Order: sequence, then structure tokens, then C-alpha cells
Amino acid sequence: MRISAKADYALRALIELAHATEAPLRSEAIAAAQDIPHKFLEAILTDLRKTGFVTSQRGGDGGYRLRRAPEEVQVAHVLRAIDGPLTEIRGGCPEDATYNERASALQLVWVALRVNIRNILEGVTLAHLAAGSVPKEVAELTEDPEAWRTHWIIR
Amino acid sequence: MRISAKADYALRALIELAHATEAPLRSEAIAAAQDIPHKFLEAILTDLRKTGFVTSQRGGDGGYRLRRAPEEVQVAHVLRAIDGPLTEIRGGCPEDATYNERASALQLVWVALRVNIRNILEGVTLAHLAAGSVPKEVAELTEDPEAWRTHWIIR
DNA sequence: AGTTTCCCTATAAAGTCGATAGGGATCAAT
DNA sequence: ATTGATCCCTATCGACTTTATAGGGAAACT
Repeated sequence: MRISAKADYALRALIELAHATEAPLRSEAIAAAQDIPHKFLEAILTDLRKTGFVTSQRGGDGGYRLRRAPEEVQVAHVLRAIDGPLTEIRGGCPEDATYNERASALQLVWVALRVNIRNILEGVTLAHLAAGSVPKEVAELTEDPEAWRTHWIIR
Repeated sequence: MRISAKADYALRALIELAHATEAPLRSEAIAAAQDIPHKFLEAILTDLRKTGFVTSQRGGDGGYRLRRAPEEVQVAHVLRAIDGPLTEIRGGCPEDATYNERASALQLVWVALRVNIRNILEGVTLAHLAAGSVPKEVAELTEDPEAWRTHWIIR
């Protein structure tokens, strides 16, 4: 699972917007708050506008606002909009991957993998993130110290 | 989670090798059996040899053999060797991702996500795949019809 | 020797990633 | 109507990754 800088920036920008409920937030202010290159962030905000996550207002008191309620915005929604499908096998979706008889079990692996990825990313919303917390089931997974260890590549 | 063609080919090649226990298997034979471009597969087998998954033998009756017992080779091992770390946030590991206070919950999401990815990919071995099956916990996840549905990107 | 097979290096087109730059369009306030 | 702020659009760019293809060298076996 590769989370691009773009997707990471997008989520952080949305978190900032979730905190600014009264007035629109300028892209420059978001960039400063989250230490994101301003022009790069502008491109990301354009994507978020086109995909319906934010609205924009030009002019003196302009800026960006959330368009949807934070409780309704899943992390999965944002990642799909910015990075594309959560799970991709050779450029296609898991259920389209075709194998000969000997390798057929691979498809089950990819489908189960997608389930487990969705179980995290569809369960966490922008409201959770803005509140600085995650759902209990997600938090429990992070309690095992092993969860924080890197498993190195065998060489 | 993006599974590259290379990683998919690598797993399929290893499955073929798991079935050929008596004699070495030529790269050409593997390529034909799994419909993989031959020269591309040769490069992949070189990677698999350098990372200790296979051994090779040149000459008339040469070819490739598994170097490790299929029960000990996890899908996660192969993916890490071919595609790099399973979970990567902006080019680094989840535990190295740093956020300001407002966005700090994001790190928990990435760590939990990695746990769920590992729970699938470290649980399935080459022995499972070669037998055409997956562990019960993995199989159960694929039984829900919802697991086979694509969740489209919001536009 | 000769044949077979792996092994190594080079090449390459296409696409993605992470930006940067410049200026145009629009809005609100004056 | 002017001004200034802000978003918006297009273009560009270098580095890297992906998915290969091609040609021949090195080693092993008969």
C-alpha cells in the first residue's frame, strides 16, 4: 500500500478545513499550517474540488470550505479520489485478475487483502481524524508493539 | 495496494516451481506455463535467485528449483523482495511518518492498515497457493459477496 | 566440441510523481 | 470602476518506475 505525498497532503488539508468551520481557509494558510508546497497544494485542492470534497470562493475573503459533513467522508473516499483504486493487481481490479488452475488461489488472496484494507480505510472518517482519534477497532490494532515494527526485506 | 506485474509473475513462477519437485524447470517452460514474456521472466528469476527464493543450474538439464520449503515462503516475503515494503507513506515507513498535532491520528491509521495487510500476506504461504487453497481466515473474508464488488471512485 | 541453459548489460518507450512558474479569471470591498 | 486578494488554468520539468526487448557471454552437461 503506497500512500503518495499527494494523498497524504490531501488528507491533512481536509483536516485543517474540518477545523475551520466559520470562515473559508486560504490555500496559503493551509500550506503554512501543514508545511505543504503551496503550488502543489493548489493542484490538490483543485482535485478535491472537482471530486466534491471542497468548495471554493475567490476574492478578498475567499478560500476553501468542506463541502461534505466530516462524518461522511471516509479516508477511503479521499484515497480513491487522489490515488485511484485502493487495491490494484497488474493495473486491474482483484476480481478481474485471471489465473490458470495452478495459480487460481492468488485471486482469493487479493480479494481478502482488499477486504482487510477496506476494513481500515472505510471505517475512519474525517470527523475521527479532526478529533484526533480513530475508531476503537482501529486503535486496538495499533496496541500490539509488533504493529510498530518494520519487517525488513530478505536479502 | 498495488501489485505489479513483476510481483504477480514472480508468485506464479514460484507456484510452478513448487509443483516441479523432481527436476529443475527451465525459464522457458515457466514462461510458457504462465504466459509470461520470457526475457522479462528471466530478470525476475534473477531477482528471486539473488533474494534466496530459488537456485539455478546452467546447461542441458538446467533450470530453476525452489531453495526454501514452500511452507516457509510467505506471500509477504515475495512481495517485499520484488515490490519493496508492503506499506509506504510518502516514501517512508508508517512509524516514521510525522504529523503536527491536528493530523496526528493519521499515523494510527497507517499503522493499523499495515497490520491488516500483514494479516493476509504473512498468513498465506507458497504451500497454500501450490495446493490451490488459502488459510481458513483468509477464505472466510472472501465469502461475503461484498468482498467481490468494486467500490467506485466518487466523481 | 557442441548444445543448452542461465547470466549480464544495454536500451527504451511510456507513464507517474512531486513539484514549479506565470499569468488569467473572478469576487468583494471601496 | 478600480483595486487587491484569491482561486484557476496551462505548461513545463527532472527524476524515477514500469514493463519490457535484444544481443551475446559464461558455464554446465552429453
